[in-house]
Amino acid sequence: MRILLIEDEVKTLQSLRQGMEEQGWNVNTATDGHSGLRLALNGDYDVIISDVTMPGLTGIQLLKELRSSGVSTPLLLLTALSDTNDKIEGLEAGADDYLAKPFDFRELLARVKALARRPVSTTRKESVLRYADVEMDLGSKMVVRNGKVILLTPREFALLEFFMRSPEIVLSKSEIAEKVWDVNFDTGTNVIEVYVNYLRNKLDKGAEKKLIHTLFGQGYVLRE
Amino acid sequence: MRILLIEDEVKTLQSLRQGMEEQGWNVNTATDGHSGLRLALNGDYDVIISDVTMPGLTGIQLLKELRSSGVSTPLLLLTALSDTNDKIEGLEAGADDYLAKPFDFRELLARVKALARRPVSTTRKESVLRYADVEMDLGSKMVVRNGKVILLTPREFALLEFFMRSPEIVLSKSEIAEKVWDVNFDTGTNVIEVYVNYLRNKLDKGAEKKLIHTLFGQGYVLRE
DNA sequence: TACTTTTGTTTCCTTCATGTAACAGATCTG
DNA sequence: CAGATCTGTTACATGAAGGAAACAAAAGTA
Repeated sequence: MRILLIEDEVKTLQSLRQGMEEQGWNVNTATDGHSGLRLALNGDYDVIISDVTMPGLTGIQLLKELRSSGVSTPLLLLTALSDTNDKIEGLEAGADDYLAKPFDFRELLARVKALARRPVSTTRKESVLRYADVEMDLGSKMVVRNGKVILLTPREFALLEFFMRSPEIVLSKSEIAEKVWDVNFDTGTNVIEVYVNYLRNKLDKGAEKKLIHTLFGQGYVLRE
Repeated sequence: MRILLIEDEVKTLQSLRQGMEEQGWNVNTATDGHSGLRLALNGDYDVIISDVTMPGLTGIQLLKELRSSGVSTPLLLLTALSDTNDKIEGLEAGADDYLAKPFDFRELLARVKALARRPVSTTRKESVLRYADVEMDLGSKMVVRNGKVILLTPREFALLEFFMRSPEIVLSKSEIAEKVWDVNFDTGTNVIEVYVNYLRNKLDKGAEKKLIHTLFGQGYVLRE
């Protein structure tokens, strides 16, 4: 579990960090809003815990910044008991949860766990590519053409994905080599031809319309 | 907005009802757990607000009953300030929020609004996961398939939980390592294979339909 | 402490994906 | 058309990935 903890009061910060590390969690910290925001934007956290009142950038501003940057990591706000207005504002800004100080540490743990438990499907963006009568589900790795399920190996899948993301565009072999094989194309191999062949066998064989076409000397296209 | 308010102390009940009706909300009430549960099961509410300590059926028991009946209406628990244990138990049983008495009425309004606003997927902090003929109770750590109780070790349970939260999505080993083992996948181990094997022995062995499938080179899926 | 359960490693074996090579066939150029 | 180049197809070696079992270590319990 990766946690980002943003809290300006160093003593509190340290004790929270320690407690969470004893849980085996991986904790990053920041002591002001700006550096917290920077970490939150770059890091890949399961949960962000942030104080509301901080110098520079409040927890609520930070939250708004994050959401408008498209980061949807669950965020738990820590507020001083008296700040009812803060709580209200925080919830309305889209905080996932908050906790009033002083709080019981076990309670913090329980809430963080609850936030982290949210399903992958809601955090992962919907991912189905479609072209012609081909459907490609990036989550379940399923490819369906004409009602039939087609099983692809990882490499075949990556190759088809590249085609599906650029349909009707001619893809040169060096582009394919770079995107799918992650290498600079060296002429000493014919892997691409071989894998295009594999794909054709699984995707186009027996179909009335071929989808993968060769452009001699130029590359391949996915096109009806 | 349709609200169900369950609270045994009549004075509190009346003042809360009045305040919410002034907001233009439609409020139903119950003064004990059993009648509250009956209303909750039948009515179609946006938010349920329930006291924890009540004669007959406590708020937490009510919550568990509701969730195991498949009702996922957001529920806000009202607890006495001191009952930290209640809070934790409540959250783990799938409460969506709680508020310690005495509270500021404006805060209650804000929280109720926040709950009503949440997308369905995030309010379902359900304590029972279901997929195919498998039922997984996160509270009692019980797994039932096809009427048979399956006992899992903590690690096996965590692994299955991860699968159950993302059914029909291919989970790579690095994702599994991160969520279930909380480590960055180092290739020097095959714990994941081993535990998948354990799970299969307990879950799929002797079942006519296997649920855990291997996608060679890609990961595992929970799928019928 | 001794015992049990849970967890993780090691080892061996099997299966499958990958890339190479060889060759056949297609396409282009002059 | 002829030669050169590019592409398609197949077979195969290799090694990576996965499965199963036994073993060792760690944690929990009486």
